[in-house]
Amino acid sequence: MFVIDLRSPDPIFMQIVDQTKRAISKGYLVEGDRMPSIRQMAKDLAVNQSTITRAYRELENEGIITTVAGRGTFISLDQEKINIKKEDMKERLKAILQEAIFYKLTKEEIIKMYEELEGKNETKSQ
Amino acid sequence: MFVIDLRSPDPIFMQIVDQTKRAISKGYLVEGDRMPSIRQMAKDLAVNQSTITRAYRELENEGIITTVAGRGTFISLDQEKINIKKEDMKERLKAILQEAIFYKLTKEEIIKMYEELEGKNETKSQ
Amino acid sequence: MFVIDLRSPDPIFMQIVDQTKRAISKGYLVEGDRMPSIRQMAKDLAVNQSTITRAYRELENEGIITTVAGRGTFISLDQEKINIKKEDMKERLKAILQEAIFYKLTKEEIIKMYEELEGKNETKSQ
Amino acid sequence: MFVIDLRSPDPIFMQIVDQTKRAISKGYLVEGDRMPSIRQMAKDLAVNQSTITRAYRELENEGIITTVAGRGTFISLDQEKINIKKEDMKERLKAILQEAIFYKLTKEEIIKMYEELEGKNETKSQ
DNA sequence: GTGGTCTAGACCACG
DNA sequence: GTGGTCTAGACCACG
Repeated sequence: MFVIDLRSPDPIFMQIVDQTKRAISKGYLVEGDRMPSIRQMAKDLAVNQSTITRAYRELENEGIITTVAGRGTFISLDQEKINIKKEDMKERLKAILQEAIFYKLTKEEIIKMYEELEGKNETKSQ
Repeated sequence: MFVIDLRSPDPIFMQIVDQTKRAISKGYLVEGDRMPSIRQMAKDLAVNQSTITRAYRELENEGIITTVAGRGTFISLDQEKINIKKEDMKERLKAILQEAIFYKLTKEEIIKMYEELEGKNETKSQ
Repeated sequence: MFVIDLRSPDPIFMQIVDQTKRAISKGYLVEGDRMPSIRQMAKDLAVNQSTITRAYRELENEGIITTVAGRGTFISLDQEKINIKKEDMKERLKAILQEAIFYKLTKEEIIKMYEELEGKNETKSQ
Repeated sequence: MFVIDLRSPDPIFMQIVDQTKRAISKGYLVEGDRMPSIRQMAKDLAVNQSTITRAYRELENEGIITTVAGRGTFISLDQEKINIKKEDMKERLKAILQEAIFYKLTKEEIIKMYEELEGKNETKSQ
């Protein structure tokens, strides 16, 4: 389910965060689902355990998971925290839309990109 | 014309790059215009000369300016280089649109953001 | 593998760039190979780290390496970027051939030089 | 006869040197011909007098002109000095041929470039 | 240990 | 006054 790209400029922990969000968008992961243990995921992805710890800490801060000591880590969406991060994302989106305008990318092209990404996420709407 | 935010997570040199692109989008800077000298901008923004040098070098690499040693730095758009960076930007845009979908930001909201940013750039089309 | 000449009119960072290209021509470095770390090369060549950083950034801009923060720097050829630089090189070659004609250097002499340089690179074709 | 490009990365004085050599290759200028006065050329090209002075000093060092005080500046080829510079040029040619090999420019392409440049110089062989 | 950013300051070439 | 190169050194993020 998770695939990391070591050559990517994005830090590994952030790739895990983003893929978790994507899995939720797609409906692959839903509220209450159990995440793999840190140890397990570190083994599966062949990365350092502290990297997974960092990713889970970030997901917890962003209000996407909660960790119950001795029980494990679960998808649990905290709408308040999520809304804070949503504002964050909007700022970053604005910055890149500004760039998109410089590069003369049209509204239509952006919409098409959005719909294609959404299409890939279709499973969630069924 | 250029304003930097030291508290921003974006590196200073990149803020200058982005603001230069924005100034071009807005029509404030056009092909052939002279950029402030490195020393002048360093003084105005109260940052180190090498930081401005880094920004100008990046702008040159991206095909937006050319610099002539001893004479100054000028807006000069190299479409081939710009197209390479456009592809880069599209990748980054895709990643953030993916995130936007997670945060349930609608197409309409994105279009509105685009148009507002474009609106700010209206001066160029008059 | 890398040797710099402090008395050369060519900047140090450019000597590193040229020697990297030469190592690739020779087959000493191939796609995917890891470059020495910035700190290591700085130590080996007894030059400042920022000089190596500058060289690596140039190589990245020219589409010859990619650098992954925290992981290292790797040979990775980006043909599109390389082609842009190839055009650049052809312009510089034309300028010097023009000079060569002034100095009455013959086609035969130039071919001989080419073949000798190519010969030094023979290892790659075996 | 002389045209300078202010946007060129090549220093102006060097453009004048190179164009003088080219004019000789072409047969436009021959031994004994009088060069324009420094003052005149500065006026014609709309550049600083000291820039022309620098160009003429370089041409004199390279054994291509001699200045006779109060008389003017004349084409006068000093073969010994020219041969020294020829070695210099050969070194620079080697460096760029090395690069050409990296960019997979073939012998045939180089010869073609040489012949085209020579063709433009045809007047000299008549 | 890896690369990224930035400062402060020096010296050079061109015009 | 313009940009180009380089050093010495600091602090940061990722793993």
